[in-house]
Amino acid sequence: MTSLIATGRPDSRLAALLDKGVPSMAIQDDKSVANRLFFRLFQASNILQKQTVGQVGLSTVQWAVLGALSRKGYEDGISFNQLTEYLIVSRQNLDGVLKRLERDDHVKRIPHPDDKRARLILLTDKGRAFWESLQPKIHEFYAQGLANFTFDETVSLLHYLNKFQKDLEAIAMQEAPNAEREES
Amino acid sequence: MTSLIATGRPDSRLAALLDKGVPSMAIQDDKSVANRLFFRLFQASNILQKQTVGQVGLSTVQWAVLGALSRKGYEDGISFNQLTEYLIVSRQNLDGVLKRLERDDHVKRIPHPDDKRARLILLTDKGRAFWESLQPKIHEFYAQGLANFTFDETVSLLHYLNKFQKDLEAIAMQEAPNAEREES
DNA sequence: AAATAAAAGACAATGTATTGACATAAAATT
DNA sequence: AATTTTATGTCAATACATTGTCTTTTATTT
Repeated sequence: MTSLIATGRPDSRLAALLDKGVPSMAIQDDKSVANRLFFRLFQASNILQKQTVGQVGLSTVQWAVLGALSRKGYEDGISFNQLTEYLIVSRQNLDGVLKRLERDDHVKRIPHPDDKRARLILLTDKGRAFWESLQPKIHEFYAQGLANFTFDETVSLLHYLNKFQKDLEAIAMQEAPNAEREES
Repeated sequence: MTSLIATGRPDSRLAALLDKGVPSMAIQDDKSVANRLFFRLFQASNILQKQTVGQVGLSTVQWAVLGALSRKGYEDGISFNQLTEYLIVSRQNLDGVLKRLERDDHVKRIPHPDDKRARLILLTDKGRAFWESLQPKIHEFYAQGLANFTFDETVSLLHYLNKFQKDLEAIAMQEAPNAEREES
């Protein structure tokens, strides 16, 4: 019931699959390819988490937070809210991560000068030095993770991921419309 | 010190970047592209988590577990250990996830007939029915997430992710060799 | 056969991620 | 100006993920 083998698609697509090295037994239809793609992203993310901890010594969130704060132009901090949007993590999640980074004296939160509700997050001197000290490990990690990628292939993968992310992000927008009408 | 602008690379690579729609200001060197790729994977994974919960009503792990158990040929179960390897999650993590799925009566663990240490994991009838009932939502989710992808583009992204995962997985192998010599 | 080592998986502690709830401050409405 | 609504960040409860530890069983070595 759930496996439709033949869907009357032209052979060119099959040929493309075979060109890419996909085992012919695995080829069924669009749904199968989509399922494989989503599952592969799930697996790849799991490996990325494990290897980042193993090779760099940070969780992926911490790596992302420190990387975001160390960017040029953010020496005076970035607002908590902007940071959640940049990293695509919930406020509540970021709060916990920052708590632990503050405990280790790697980041600090200060009141926002223009908005008494808001906070600015920035690296401490210790945090900046720590981040700098990790750079060799991190670049070595990048290099190993892309060992068999040409420059052009890396750019292509990045391009597709950008595109995929945009599509994924757009989904939830559709069910917002009914948030407007409560009563007449 | 951390930003090397010119690296003497031929123009063809720059052209390739511009072809892909990468803003020219962002182009620096291989390290920058690698950093962007890893960060994009981090972001994409975060979005995938959120959207899976929102659209399907399951966490990504639960989606992956139920999907794995519902595969044809696994009606009689899969060993706990095989399942951790397939999903690329730790034994300890899977244990907790299975506990909650057992609590909801979606999966069960039974003793392995050939190995008294091991367990077989399988769907309950309720779990299988539940999974089947989710299929429309899931396929709709796949379709929306790949709304702007042609079939060939989807296959290309899948191909690159496969390749990237393989590179990432290979990293830790290098530091294993010293596990053999304790004493003479 | 006895001792040792290794594999399987369960438990505990901590970090990461989600939702729900709350207090405060800013913006919008009246 | 006073009220209502919205935005920002924090706290609490639960789920997910990692490392370390332990018990039981199997495999290996002697």
